Amino acid sequence: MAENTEQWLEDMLLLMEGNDGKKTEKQLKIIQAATEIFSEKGYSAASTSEIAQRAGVAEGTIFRHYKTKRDLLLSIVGPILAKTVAPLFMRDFAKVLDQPYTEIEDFYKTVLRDRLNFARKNAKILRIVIQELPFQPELLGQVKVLFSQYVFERIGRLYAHFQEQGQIMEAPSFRIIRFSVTTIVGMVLTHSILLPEIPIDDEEEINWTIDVLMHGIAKRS
Amino acid sequence: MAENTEQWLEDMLLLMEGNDGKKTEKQLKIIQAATEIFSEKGYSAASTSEIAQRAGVAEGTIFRHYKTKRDLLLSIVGPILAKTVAPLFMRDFAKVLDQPYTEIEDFYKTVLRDRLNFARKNAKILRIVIQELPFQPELLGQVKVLFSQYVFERIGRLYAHFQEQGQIMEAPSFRIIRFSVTTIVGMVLTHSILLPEIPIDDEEEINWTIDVLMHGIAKRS
Amino acid sequence: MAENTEQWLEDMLLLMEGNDGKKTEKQLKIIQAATEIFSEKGYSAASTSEIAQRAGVAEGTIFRHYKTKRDLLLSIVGPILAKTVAPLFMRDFAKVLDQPYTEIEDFYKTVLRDRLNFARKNAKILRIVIQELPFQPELLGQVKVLFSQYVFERIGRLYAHFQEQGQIMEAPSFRIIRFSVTTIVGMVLTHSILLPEIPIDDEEEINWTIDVLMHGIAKRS
Amino acid sequence: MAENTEQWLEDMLLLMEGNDGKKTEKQLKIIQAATEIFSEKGYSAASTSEIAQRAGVAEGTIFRHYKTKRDLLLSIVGPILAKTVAPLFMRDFAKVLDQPYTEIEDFYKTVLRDRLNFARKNAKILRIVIQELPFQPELLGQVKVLFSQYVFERIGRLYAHFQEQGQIMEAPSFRIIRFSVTTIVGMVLTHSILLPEIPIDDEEEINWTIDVLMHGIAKRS
DNA sequence: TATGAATGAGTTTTCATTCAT
DNA sequence: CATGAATGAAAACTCATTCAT
Repeated sequence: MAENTEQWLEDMLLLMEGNDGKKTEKQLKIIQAATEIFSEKGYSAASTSEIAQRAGVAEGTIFRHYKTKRDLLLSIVGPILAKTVAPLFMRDFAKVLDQPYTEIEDFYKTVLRDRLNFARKNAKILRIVIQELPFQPELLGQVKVLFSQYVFERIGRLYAHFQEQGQIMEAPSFRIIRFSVTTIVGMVLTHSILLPEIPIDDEEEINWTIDVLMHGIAKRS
Repeated sequence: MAENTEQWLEDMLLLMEGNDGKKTEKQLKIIQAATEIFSEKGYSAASTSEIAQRAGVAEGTIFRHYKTKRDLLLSIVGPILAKTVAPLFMRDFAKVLDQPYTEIEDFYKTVLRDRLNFARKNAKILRIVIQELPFQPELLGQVKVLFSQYVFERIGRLYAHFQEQGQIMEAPSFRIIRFSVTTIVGMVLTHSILLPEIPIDDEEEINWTIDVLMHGIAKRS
Repeated sequence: MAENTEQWLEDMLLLMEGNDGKKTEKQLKIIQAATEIFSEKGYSAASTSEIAQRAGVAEGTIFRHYKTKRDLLLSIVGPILAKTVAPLFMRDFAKVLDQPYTEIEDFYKTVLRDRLNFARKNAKILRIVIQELPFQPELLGQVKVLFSQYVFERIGRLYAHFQEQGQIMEAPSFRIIRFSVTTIVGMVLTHSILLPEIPIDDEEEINWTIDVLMHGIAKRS
Repeated sequence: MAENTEQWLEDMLLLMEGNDGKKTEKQLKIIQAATEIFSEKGYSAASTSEIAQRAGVAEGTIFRHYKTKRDLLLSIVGPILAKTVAPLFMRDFAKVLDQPYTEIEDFYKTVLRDRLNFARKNAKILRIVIQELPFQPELLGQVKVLFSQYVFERIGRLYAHFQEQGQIMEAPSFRIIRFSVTTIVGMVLTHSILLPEIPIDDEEEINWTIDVLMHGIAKRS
């Protein structure tokens, strides 16, 4: 199954990232300008001419590289989707299952730290994703499949494992997953997109968040 | 201060809801059609001609009632903002401060139940709000003020109260608020907008969520 | 011929002024508002809704009194055309022909004084006429006929008379008329519409203008 | 001061004419069509779609070259304003001050001839200018400044010069200027815009007009 | 490959006019 | 008579996309 997953990951990366390596300088400028403008005004309200202007290229140049405006959006949004989900399929992830309870905390702290940095580094693109996902049914479909099929399943097994060990409370795994994801996503979005200007001590905040999360779902004595 | 707050609430309701009662039949149809289409394709991608068509009125009729397309958006989104925040200013809210710890749980369950129903009833408008808020700086500003000035302050005082009583853990109130809001908002959005199709037993889910939330932030023995 | 002219004048007045007496208060307000707005922004750029607003009546009310926006224009512009030309047909005018040279000057001073006051009193309407005449072929036609047939002919006979008497220079009457009209119209427009803010001593200015005009076209010794 | 004036002229020409040389074929067609239609029905009543149609281009093409309909108007009207006033700043003009009285007549005949030809060649644009000037406050402001500051001052000095020499009558220079300008403008407009269909012998008409003008304002013996 | 002028369908908005109340 | 909501045709303007250079 590992191979299977890796294969899928490979495919996904290839498909979603597109020809990631062969980007000319102009293409990069276009992507950069489009990312900025899409995140500032939203996909629909952004005009290709403004993008061309900010990128310093002719309007026609955009359409030489991206057949349509929508293609341009996908070429920005696609890779991020892959990169967002990819870590969950890393081999290391699998190993966690065999670790004692305390290491779970460390693992989640690592994940949270990693996702927080990732979200900050890609704040603009994330905004685009959040804004446009609801209106791009295909993408949305992919994402839903991705999550329900892989993320949920994986985390589900993780929690089942710990429930068996009596380390976390008994509850339908869906609830626990929802709560955990909500907590982590809520923390990441708050400090990357909603209120990035609030200064925090990352380590402290991460530790506290995971600590509270773990206490919440801990086995009740 | 209660009067003061009530006054503010009154003002807000009057200002944001507009003349809510004097809506003609055509106006209602327009609002309804616009709400649907805005939530389906986003504000920018929605065309007034499509709205007119679905509302069964002439395009000119829209502009007789709403000077611009943006006015139409605001007349949909404005009232919801008021209604979203209003409950937090209800008199009952104040009383909670005097209650013993256990009643806090009940209160929060009530809030969560209420907000969940509200979100489900207004799912389409909520989607519009979430999508458009980032691109409507004025609205965003209002909302930020609203939250930082009223919501945060209120909840902050609430938690300070319980921290003094030794019922919840010591921590900067911002963190506790973030965690609580994240938990409640996450639960509401999950079951109203993200995955409304998943069937849940509301009472059970609410109870569980608040229970876990409370355990997470409880005073550590 | 006098009767003939008087008849024509009568007709013209009736036709152009419309039912001048039966104006309701609302009609007056409409005319007033329309006059202001037409003269401020031009006929085409003025909107009936703005007129209704400034007149303090409902939009529909305008169209109850004037079938179309154009009718409204004509009901403003028509009367002025009549009043502009009418004086030229007054009986007094005829008498001038029999007067000695010096009285001609007095007569022209009277005309100039009268037209100047008239233009000042009706500056707004005059502006409308000047602006719209070129685009209203029918009106323009009427006016051209009016002038070529009556004004020119009358003044032509006047000058012929004085040329015979050797009081003014020999020249095609068209030239003399053009020069005289140009001088008088130029003076009137300058001080009523173009530069009304410049303060002048009317009598002095009128005397000087006619004096110079007469010297210019006087019989060369 | 000559340099100063020349400088100003240079600036004015550059500013008002815009990049006159770099006009594509389509731009020329657009300008041509717009000029015709503006002069036929007035700026406000002219529609961009009709202009596009007559120019044989797509409507969008107009807006690629001129950001707004108003820009199109200004790009037609601006240059003419410059060209109308420019001649008055020519070096030759200055020399006239040193010439004997008779040459003044020649000079004015030259000016009148030149302006008459210019007006005929640009009759359509002139019509537009006359019609729209009152509704374009900025343009109107520029023109007023232009005239009061440059034209009036120049001609004023000219007449002061001849008054000192005892060649023309004593009178406030404003009056003499008003009369002269009125005479020349009246003659030009009559034969270029008002009644262009009337055939005249230009030289004869010009000579006669200047002759009469000069006699009118000559020193009274 | 890059350009940018040209396109035309589509957008938001205006407006003279009608008509039920 | 007066109103003002409703209309729909037309207005100014935008924009993704194409294509000759």
